[in-house]
Amino acid sequence: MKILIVEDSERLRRSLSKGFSELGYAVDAAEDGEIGLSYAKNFEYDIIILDIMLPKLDGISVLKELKDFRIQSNIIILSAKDRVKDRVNGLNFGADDYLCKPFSFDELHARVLTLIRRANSIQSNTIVIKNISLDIQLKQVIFRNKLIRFTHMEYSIFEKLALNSNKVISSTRLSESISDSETFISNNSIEVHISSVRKKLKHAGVDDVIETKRNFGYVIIK
Amino acid sequence: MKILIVEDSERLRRSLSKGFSELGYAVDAAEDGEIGLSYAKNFEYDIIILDIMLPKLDGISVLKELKDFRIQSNIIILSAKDRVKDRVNGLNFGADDYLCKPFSFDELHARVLTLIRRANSIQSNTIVIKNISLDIQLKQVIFRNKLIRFTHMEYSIFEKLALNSNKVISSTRLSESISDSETFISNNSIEVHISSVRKKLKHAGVDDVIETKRNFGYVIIK
DNA sequence: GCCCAGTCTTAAGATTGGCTTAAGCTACGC
DNA sequence: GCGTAGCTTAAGCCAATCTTAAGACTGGGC
Repeated sequence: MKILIVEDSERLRRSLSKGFSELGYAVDAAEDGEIGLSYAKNFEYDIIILDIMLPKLDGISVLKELKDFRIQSNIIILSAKDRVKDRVNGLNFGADDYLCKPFSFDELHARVLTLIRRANSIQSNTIVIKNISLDIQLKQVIFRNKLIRFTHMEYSIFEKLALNSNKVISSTRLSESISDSETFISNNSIEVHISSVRKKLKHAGVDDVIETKRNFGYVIIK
Repeated sequence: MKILIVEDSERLRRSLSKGFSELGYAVDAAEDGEIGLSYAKNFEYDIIILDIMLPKLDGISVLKELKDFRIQSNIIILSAKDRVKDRVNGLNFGADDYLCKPFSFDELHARVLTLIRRANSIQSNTIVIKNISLDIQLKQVIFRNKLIRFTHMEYSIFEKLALNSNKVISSTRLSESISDSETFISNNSIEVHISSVRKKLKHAGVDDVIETKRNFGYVIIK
């Protein structure tokens, strides 16, 4: 699950990055509108958190461009408390949610989760695939009442495939979706993680969950 | 399903080629207008993605020639954002769709799918032939709620025949439509794949889907 | 600072699966 | 019946993928 934070206040940017990283999200952060826009265009984010007041290119302009570009990501607008106009603007231009500063991290996280649920058409924070249940909030995978201890990367890979069941995801897309844009993850590395996920699933008692589509990628058939 | 990409930027050309290949399309790519034109004239593409700004022979000229030549392929024009004139020109000269750079891959893919649906006169991404349903987006074949596991070549052959039901397709055309122009696939090889497709269909419970027209090719009678 | 545990990456060798080839078989059309 | 086109099976090849293990890295605890 990948988030882009576009926010000029270094303090806030850092604290949001840290917060979401610790929760297990892959996070990129940009300090102005231009950089933010180029990130958004070149990578795929589940959520974009976009401040309105930004140097170089303001939030509303970024939002417009993103919409022209038909970006898939859900967008949450941040703005100073009293600027009602921003709110109206933001939502008019296609933002998916809106939050006034100051806000609590938990509040933001709750909204992020809501949007993620909506984007993936799921009702609760838990999805079930082949009797394996996966909690996208707790980032936990449970099978037959037993927790499967995935590492962070293993979990992220499994989550991506689970949320996109029946769709083949290439190693490249997998690695992009689980890492920030600074980090390069080799195909080989993905293979090793996949191998490890399979081993843990098998050990827990489920086999043949993740299928390999030679030359294309991996898929979980629901 | 076969796509020709005519685009001079190596970066974009590569990334589009890779993207569509990973989705299971047969892809050819050309770096200038002349090469693009000669590919387009010598092979049969479902979709041609054509940049406007090209060395040697610009996109609009290529487009005109293709139309003079009465190419069947659907053509998507790519152009820099502000050049409204291009758009008008492109559509006037018979392009089927138009996309401004920069664009997201998903957006392009969506348009490709739309054109493919239109070209084959189908309403959704799923077509049904003799109770077998075929999803051209997911590249999956389902019969009686069960997924039939075709390899990539098997799927491509079946898809080609299904989209051209009641039309006899020769082995040669089959092999051309499932491979890029670098790759040669022998008749014998096609026969083996056909055999395998039939076997899998039979195993799933449908018989006599693909008929052989001796000396001419194969056909699925709807 | 240093160690330890847990995690991630790299690399090498083993394995697999898909594609092609080839050979023998079938059956169609004359 | 004969000849040829097409079918089927099996073997072999090769690249993609898997597995394992070793080494690098990281963060926490002392």
